[in-house]
Amino acid sequence: MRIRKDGENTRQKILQAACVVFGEKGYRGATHEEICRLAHVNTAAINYHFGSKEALYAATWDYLATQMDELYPIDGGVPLNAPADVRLEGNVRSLLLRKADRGELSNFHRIRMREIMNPTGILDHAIASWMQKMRTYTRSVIQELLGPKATNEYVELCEMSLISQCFMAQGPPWKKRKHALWKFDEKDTERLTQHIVQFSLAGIAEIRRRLESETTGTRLQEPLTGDPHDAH
Amino acid sequence: MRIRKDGENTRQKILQAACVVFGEKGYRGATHEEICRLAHVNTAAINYHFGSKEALYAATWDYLATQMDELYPIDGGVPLNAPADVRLEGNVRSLLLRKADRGELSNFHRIRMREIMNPTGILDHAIASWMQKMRTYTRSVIQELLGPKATNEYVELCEMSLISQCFMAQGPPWKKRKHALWKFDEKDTERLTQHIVQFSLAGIAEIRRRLESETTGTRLQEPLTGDPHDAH
Amino acid sequence: MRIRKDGENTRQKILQAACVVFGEKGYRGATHEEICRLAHVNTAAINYHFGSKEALYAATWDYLATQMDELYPIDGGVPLNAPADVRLEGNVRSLLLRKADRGELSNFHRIRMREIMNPTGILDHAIASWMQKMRTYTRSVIQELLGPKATNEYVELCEMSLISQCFMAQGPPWKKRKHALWKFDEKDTERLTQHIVQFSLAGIAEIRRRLESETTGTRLQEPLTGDPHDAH
Amino acid sequence: MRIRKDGENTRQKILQAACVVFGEKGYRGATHEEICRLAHVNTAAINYHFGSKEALYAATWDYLATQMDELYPIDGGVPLNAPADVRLEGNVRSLLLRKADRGELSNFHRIRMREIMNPTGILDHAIASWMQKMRTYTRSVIQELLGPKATNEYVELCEMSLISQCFMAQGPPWKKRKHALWKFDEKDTERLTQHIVQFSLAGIAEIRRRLESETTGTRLQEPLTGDPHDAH
DNA sequence: AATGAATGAGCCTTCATTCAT
DNA sequence: GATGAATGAAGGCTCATTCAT
Repeated sequence: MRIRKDGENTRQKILQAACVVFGEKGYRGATHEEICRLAHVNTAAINYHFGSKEALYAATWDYLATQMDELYPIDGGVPLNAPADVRLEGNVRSLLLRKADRGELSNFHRIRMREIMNPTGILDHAIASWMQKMRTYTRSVIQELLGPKATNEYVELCEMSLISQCFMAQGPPWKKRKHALWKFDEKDTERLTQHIVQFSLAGIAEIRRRLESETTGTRLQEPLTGDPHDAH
Repeated sequence: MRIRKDGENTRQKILQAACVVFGEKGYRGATHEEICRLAHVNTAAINYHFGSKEALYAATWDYLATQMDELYPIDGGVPLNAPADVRLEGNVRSLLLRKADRGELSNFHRIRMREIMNPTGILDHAIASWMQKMRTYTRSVIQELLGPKATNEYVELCEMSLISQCFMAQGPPWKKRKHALWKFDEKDTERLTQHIVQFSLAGIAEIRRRLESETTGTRLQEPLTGDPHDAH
Repeated sequence: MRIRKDGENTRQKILQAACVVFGEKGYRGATHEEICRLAHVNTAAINYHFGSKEALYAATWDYLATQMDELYPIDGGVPLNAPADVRLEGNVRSLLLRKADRGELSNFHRIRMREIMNPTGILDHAIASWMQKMRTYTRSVIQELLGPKATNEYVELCEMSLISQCFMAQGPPWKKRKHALWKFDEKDTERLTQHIVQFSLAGIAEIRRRLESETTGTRLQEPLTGDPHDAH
Repeated sequence: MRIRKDGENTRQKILQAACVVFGEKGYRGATHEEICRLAHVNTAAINYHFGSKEALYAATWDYLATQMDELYPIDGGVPLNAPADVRLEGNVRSLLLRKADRGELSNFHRIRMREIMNPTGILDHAIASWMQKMRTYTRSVIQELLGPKATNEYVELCEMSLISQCFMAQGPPWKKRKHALWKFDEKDTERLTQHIVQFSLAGIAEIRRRLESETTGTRLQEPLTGDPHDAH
């Protein structure tokens, strides 16, 4: 019989408030007081329920990562036996939808990007293993698109080119985008998906072409000579 | 030999120490004490020479930005009348060399990325105007590569695709790269330059092809139909 | 018996200590450390309970002003329908008793006088409204004593003459009266009351006499009855 | 041969700046930097020329007190053999003119009043001896007005009544008079002089009347009975 | 004689954490 | 289980004073 208090409920309220405050202010900028004020709980509740600010931070990451993977599966819902370019599109769309989420999950990216740019050290392991899972899928798709001759180096380079665009496309995910690189937002997700897929498939195809001509005698690092547009 | 009592010398020492500490710890994480300990000056020296922590931060940005622009000009040394693809390569190389710098200037990116992810507000104006200059150059090159039919939207999408790769290629510039997305480092700069240029020129050419076929009746958002590999 | 953990108690202890320290050292001279040492609480307690030094200062003023008005009502206990000279005596006695208080309330005057001589700006509004209340009462009594012909200017001049004496009579309220103008102290309160009332009633009567002769043709700025230079 | 520096000149500039800053900000509120900025000298000059902030403060007092006594003699220019009421008027006018001065000397009162209300201890001796001189003159006049029967107590009471008015008449001497008690300013000096003299001569006369009737049987502390206006 | 540079002590404030209830 | 109160450590900043020139 619960008359006044409910441990899980309080825990949950703190977690939800922590997403917002950590997302907006970062780990250092967030204070117990602000989180607890937002959660309508006592300031001591964080240490009571989580033991420390660090532990709450780690719990917040898990809380968000779990939801993210459930809500936006990494394959974008495309079956494994679909053609590679369709799987690529599904993957790109999934990554962009994750960034486009305007709810609680939007804080996931803010926290992740901050950790990448300004690591606290607290989430090092969690983020590393989370990324591993994501990258494995993407690389398998790219490997297929590059063909059997692609070494790991080429896969990694193309993966970088693809993932970079998905990470940066919508810029830093805050409303007040003072340093916004581009003005794309959640409404442009489909447009961005198409662009990135088109751009990247062409890029990958070019790399593949070079890879395959390489073995037939053409040098790999073909220098720029004249306007490539003329070549086509 | 002056040991003490040399304003410019002390100022310089503080600036250099500030690069390191702001770069490693961020604005909030940096303390007067740590900066001054590293600079071998008194803790009050920051406020004496710069007036406040904020002013020191702004001075540090200027100090780094000035050096950066001098050392790695945005065009990579390629003259304005060179072909667009060569200018693109120069631009990409310049951006990658900036990130590859392992000296004092490496802190420039750390500070900039942190400001983008976790703005203090102190550098808002400085960073915005700095970025404006950089983007203007890149967009002019892309505009030329996309041809006269490219609207601003297309230019911006391709700019995003290109710049994203340059930003992310070498990952966050810390020695201990726990979150490193890719293992490329400063020794791979030329390799990365070639990859990004090849990949992106192909991507841009593809976007241009679609742009130009659009006017001849083909729909813009041409969906993926069949394996693009078949097309070649 | 509560030794710690009693918010009201701690708050009260801080307030009482603040009266003493602000009273003795002034706003700038008072430090958190000294106040908290006197109150036997932690240095951070001021900001915990009051938010800032300024807020504590304002709270201290309210704390003292409230007690003062309760303990020494401005009319000195004389009913409103008493003759004007009796009301004047009550008013004068009240003002002198306020200054004669040797307890916590003695700090009220120290703080007020300091604010007048060296305003912090923090109490501007509070002191202004507090004085307004006090002056309104005194002026109504003086207005009646001066008669219907007295303009505001005359009322104000006489108010000044009366209040000045009440303010200065006992000198600045410190134990170590290095700058004491007169040696009167709290034991002389009744003696001072009688003197000030006698002196001032005569002064007011003289002003009234001149006021009323003025309307009968005599010029306003009537010099000293018979030019004193001539008289002697 | 003085080429660049002139010890006396620098000293003088500091003194003049110190008057202003000590006058406006008080001892604690004044900083070396502000004073020296106003004097257009180096920050170290205060300690160089005066040894310490305290010594400068004392020197500032002497600098102002000397000028004050020269410019506004305590007797107001009235000869010693003039009638007592005329000497009183001269004394009152002198005191009011001192407060009405709008130049450098206006800081004299600010410093003096602050010392009285909020003593630093630095000027204790200087102020005490300065006041002694002033009071001696005033008391001799009052003694004569009160007649031979006046004891020291009566003289002191009347002196208090008179001096209080002169001290307070123009309120605290700052432009921004947030706590202004009365709105009189330097233009009202003559008007105030007349009022204070009229008011006080009547008050003194009343005290003298009571003094003299006291010896003829009437009790000293004649209580208030009925409206004193009727009595006249 | 004079000064720009430098310093150390001290202040107000913040905040994660602990404590008694 | 939960909380309001309390705390100590640390940070940014001010400023009178000292130092080397």
